[in-house]
Amino acid sequence: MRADMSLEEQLAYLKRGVVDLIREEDLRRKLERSRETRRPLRVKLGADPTAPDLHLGHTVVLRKLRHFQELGHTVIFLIGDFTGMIGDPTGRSATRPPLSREEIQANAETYKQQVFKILDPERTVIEFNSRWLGALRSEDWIRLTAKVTVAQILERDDFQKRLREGSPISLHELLYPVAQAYDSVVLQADVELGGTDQKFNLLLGRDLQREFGQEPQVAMTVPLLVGTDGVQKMSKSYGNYIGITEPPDAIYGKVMSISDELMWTYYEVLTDVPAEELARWRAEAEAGRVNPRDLKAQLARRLVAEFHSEEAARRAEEEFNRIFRERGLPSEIPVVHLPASVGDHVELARVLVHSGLAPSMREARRLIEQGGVQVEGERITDPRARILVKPEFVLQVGKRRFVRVRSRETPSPTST
RNA sequence: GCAGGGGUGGCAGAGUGGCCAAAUGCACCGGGCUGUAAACCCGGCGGGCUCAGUGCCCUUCGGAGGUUCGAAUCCUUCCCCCUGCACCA
Repeated sequence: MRADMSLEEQLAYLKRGVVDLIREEDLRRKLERSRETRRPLRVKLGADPTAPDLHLGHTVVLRKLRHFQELGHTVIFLIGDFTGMIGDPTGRSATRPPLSREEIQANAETYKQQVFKILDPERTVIEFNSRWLGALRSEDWIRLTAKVTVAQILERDDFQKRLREGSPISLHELLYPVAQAYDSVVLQADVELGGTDQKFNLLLGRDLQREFGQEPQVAMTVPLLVGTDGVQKMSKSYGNYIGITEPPDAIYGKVMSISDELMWTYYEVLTDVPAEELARWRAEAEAGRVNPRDLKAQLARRLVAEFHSEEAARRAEEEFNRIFRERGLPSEIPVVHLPASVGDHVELARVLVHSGLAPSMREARRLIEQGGVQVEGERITDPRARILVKPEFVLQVGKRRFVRVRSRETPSPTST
């Protein structure tokens, strides 16, 4: 816990890696008052109920929340089960069917499990906005929406853009920011966090709180993490994400595949390595005294350790080095059995399809032709090659996909 | 309701009678270079069969019919999407 920090130290600590802080003065005042009255601040984060699979991108904001907790404040983790029906307007979103109570419960459980890898459960309150939003009657909605003007809503970049290019905007989408802002009113939030894409919504929360005679919340945004592709924001739908529940090997490998440039960003927002330290490393790397690869390996190790364990991180590193540095075989290779009907020779392409290494014969032949296939470490390039059926042999496709093939007649000695 | 625009491969987006399994870009897959970096370069990217310097067949361009030797492209019809207009009683 860092309650011993001075006010300014606290402020600096909270500001690290933050993009927008509106307004810093407000935050200072709130921190000050909180200290005097010994009342923790209520720090809100809204979460989409439909995607409870957290990736590193989500952890950026979660880590910031933890910083607040370390200073003794309370986090309100709000599951937007009502607003989820609307979906934060992005243009391609449509109204989603409401989730059933069971689904919401299940998702909430998943959230807890994942979120508490970072957050302190003792200082976290979980809420669902259907509790109050679902209870609003039509009249209530009218009264609520009367407090916000169309001009205010249309300020939002996304709406501006769509208006300009003549894309559709559904009426209900306009309600999303209002509903989110109202959450802050109900929860009496002192601070609301979000990605930079949330800036507008967070600011509307301030306006609405004022309308309701409350002190406006502090809006704090953190950068959207760039995905492993180094271009787009990390997102499951772009397939450029690193999930925090992924196996150690996967996390380690994906981190190793990011560009050196991106590595610095990751260090900054995903670790607590001090800024000065980072600057030093960077200088060393640029001067050629340190291999960036080694720094990346350290980052990979840290991240695996955070979501799994030190031990898992160590093993992931060993495995990674074994396969890619020493060009060896992974320690565990999935086993596939050949049907008993095969003769003493089989078409290689067929084995690839059978073992799931290729989706179709055409694709399998393509892979072979392009030199992507190895049998027992030997590259085969004849697309119609037939191979001798040994009791057991290892197939490799590309750099990282392995399968151990066994023929039926010789059951695995280790199988039970 | 009226007027106009549109529905094409994972996405974006060409194509408007045969050369279209369908340009191009992105994504993705294999190879090269490496640090499994990134960037870059090369190849590929519906499926089955065949055989290799080839080729055959099947299923694809919102749905269903039709015209034609031949359709993503023309006609009919249906479905869906988008934009604009609507009022001064």
